[in-house]
Amino acid sequence: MNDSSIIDAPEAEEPTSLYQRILNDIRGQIVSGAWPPGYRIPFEHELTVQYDCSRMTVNKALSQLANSGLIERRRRSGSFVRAPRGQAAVLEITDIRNEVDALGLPYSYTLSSRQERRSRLADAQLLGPQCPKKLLEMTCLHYAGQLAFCLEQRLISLDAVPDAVDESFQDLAPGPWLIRRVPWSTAEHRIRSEAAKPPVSTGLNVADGTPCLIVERRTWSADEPVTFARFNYPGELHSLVARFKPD
Amino acid sequence: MNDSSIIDAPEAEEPTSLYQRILNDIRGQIVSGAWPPGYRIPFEHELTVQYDCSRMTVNKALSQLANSGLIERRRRSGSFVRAPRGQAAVLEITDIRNEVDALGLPYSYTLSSRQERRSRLADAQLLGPQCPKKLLEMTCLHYAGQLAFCLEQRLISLDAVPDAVDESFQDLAPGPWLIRRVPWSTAEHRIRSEAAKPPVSTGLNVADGTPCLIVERRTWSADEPVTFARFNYPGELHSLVARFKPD
DNA sequence: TGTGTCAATATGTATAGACATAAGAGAAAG
DNA sequence: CTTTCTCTTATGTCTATACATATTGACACA
Repeated sequence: MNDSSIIDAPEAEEPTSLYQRILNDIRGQIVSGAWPPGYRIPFEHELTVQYDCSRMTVNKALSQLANSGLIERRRRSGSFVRAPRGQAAVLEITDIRNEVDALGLPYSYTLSSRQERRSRLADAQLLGPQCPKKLLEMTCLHYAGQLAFCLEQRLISLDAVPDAVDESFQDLAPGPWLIRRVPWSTAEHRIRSEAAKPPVSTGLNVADGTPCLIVERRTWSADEPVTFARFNYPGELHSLVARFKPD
Repeated sequence: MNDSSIIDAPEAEEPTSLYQRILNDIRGQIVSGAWPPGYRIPFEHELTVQYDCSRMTVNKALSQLANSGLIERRRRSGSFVRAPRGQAAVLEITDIRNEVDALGLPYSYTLSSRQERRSRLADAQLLGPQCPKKLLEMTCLHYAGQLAFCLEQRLISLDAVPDAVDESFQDLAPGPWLIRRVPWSTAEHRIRSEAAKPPVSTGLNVADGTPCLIVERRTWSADEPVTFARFNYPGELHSLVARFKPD
C-alpha cells in the first residue's frame, strides 16, 4: 500500500517571452529566498529600464504574480513579497473509474439503494441552509476487480436536478452522470478518517472499526445546492495526492 | 464531531473593471452550461465590437481564462471551452498551531525524540531518489488542551538545511521553523487513513487500531529534497477542507 | 491524386501614450 | 499640535498600433 516510489522532484522550464522571463526571474528571487517576505520589488519603472521594455510588459508579469498571491501591490508604495503564504496545494479530483483504472484493475459499479423522498432536518446539516425540498438518496458501490473499492452515499437535489428522477443509475454512477449534465460553480471537500460502522462496514464487507478515508463533497451551482456525496474508502489502499504548484 | 454547521454557499462579487466584467461574463456562460465544452467563444474581434473596447482589453480577459484552464486558445481557429476539467480543489495547509487555535483550544508542543544520523535505504523511499546523506529525525507532539492532537514524524535534510543541527526544537516545532528559514518551491501531500500502531498509538495515547488521518508532506527547494513530514491525526476530530475556486 | 506554396486569419506579444485612483509626504490652516 | 489640503508618485486600466507566429484553406503544379 505504501507505494511511495512515485516521488520525483519537479523541473523548471525555459521562458519563451519577455514577460514570462521577467515573471520567472522575480519568482525565482522569491522562492529562492533572496527576496524575503516584505521585500520591496523594484518599481515597474526600474524594471522597464532593467529589461529595456515598456511598462505594460512589466505590468503583465507583476499582475500575474499579484493575483497568484506571491506578491502584494500597493499604490504609491510599490510591490512587496507576501508573507509566507498559507501553503496551498491543489487536489485533483477525478472520477472513481479513473482511480481504479490507474491501479490497473477492472472497474465495476453497482447501485445498492435508491430512494426519492422529501428532505429531512438531517439533510440540511449536509446540504446547507438552502436545503432543497425533494431529494434523491442513493448508495453505490465501486469495485476494483473483486475488491470493494469505495462506498458512495449520495444525495441529489431534485429541485436543482429534476431530470434525475428519470435516471435509474443502475449502470452509470451519479458522479459522471451529474458532471456532464449539471454545471457546477463551487465545490467543497472535507476529508477525514473514520472507523467503519454499519451500514458502511457491511456494504464494503470489512470488519467494524476498519479505518476508512472519508471524502465528503458538496457542490453548488449558482448558490443553489446540487449534490452531496460521501465516499468511503476502506483500509489503506487509497490515498489522495495534492501538489503545490506555484502560479 | 460532525460539525457540519459551517456550510455556506459562496457569493458572487461585482466586477470593477471592463476586462474583469468580460472575464466574469464569459466564465458565467461556461459554468452555467450555456457554453458547453467545445463551444467556440466569440473571436477577440467580435468581443471588441460587443464591449466597444480595444483588443488588448479582451485579450487580457481571455488570457486569464486560458491560463486558468477554463478555455483553450488555438491560433487561427479561435478560443474554445475546455472539456469538463478534472475538478481541482485547493487545499489550504496551515500550521498546526493555527488549526488548534481555530478550535478555540490552547496549543502546546513537545519534542519527543531528536536524532541526527546518516540516511538509510528506507529514507530514500520517503525523500526520493536524490536522498541526502545526513538527516535529522524527530518525533513531536502537538496538543490541543490536554488532548494529543497530532503526532508529527519529521525528517529534515541536513544537506539542504545544515543550520538545523544548531536548533533544539524543544520549544519551536519544525514546521514553523522551516517555513521562515527555508524557501520552498514545491510540496506534495499524500492523504490517507490508517489504523494506529505503536509507536504512533502509544505516542498519541490511543488504542491500537484507532483510525488516523495521515498527511504526508514532501518539500523540495530547487529540486533538492528539504523535508518529509508525516502528521498523524487520531480519531475523527480533525478534517481537512478543500475548496474549489474558479480561477 | 497527392503535394507544395501562398495568402488569409486569429492569436501572442510588445509599444508608447493616456487618464484614473490610492496613498503617502509635506505644506497650510485651524 | 492636529486637521486639512495639495502635490507627487506608483499602480490600475485602457487604447491604437505593430509585428510575429501558427494554422487553415485554396490554388497551382507535378
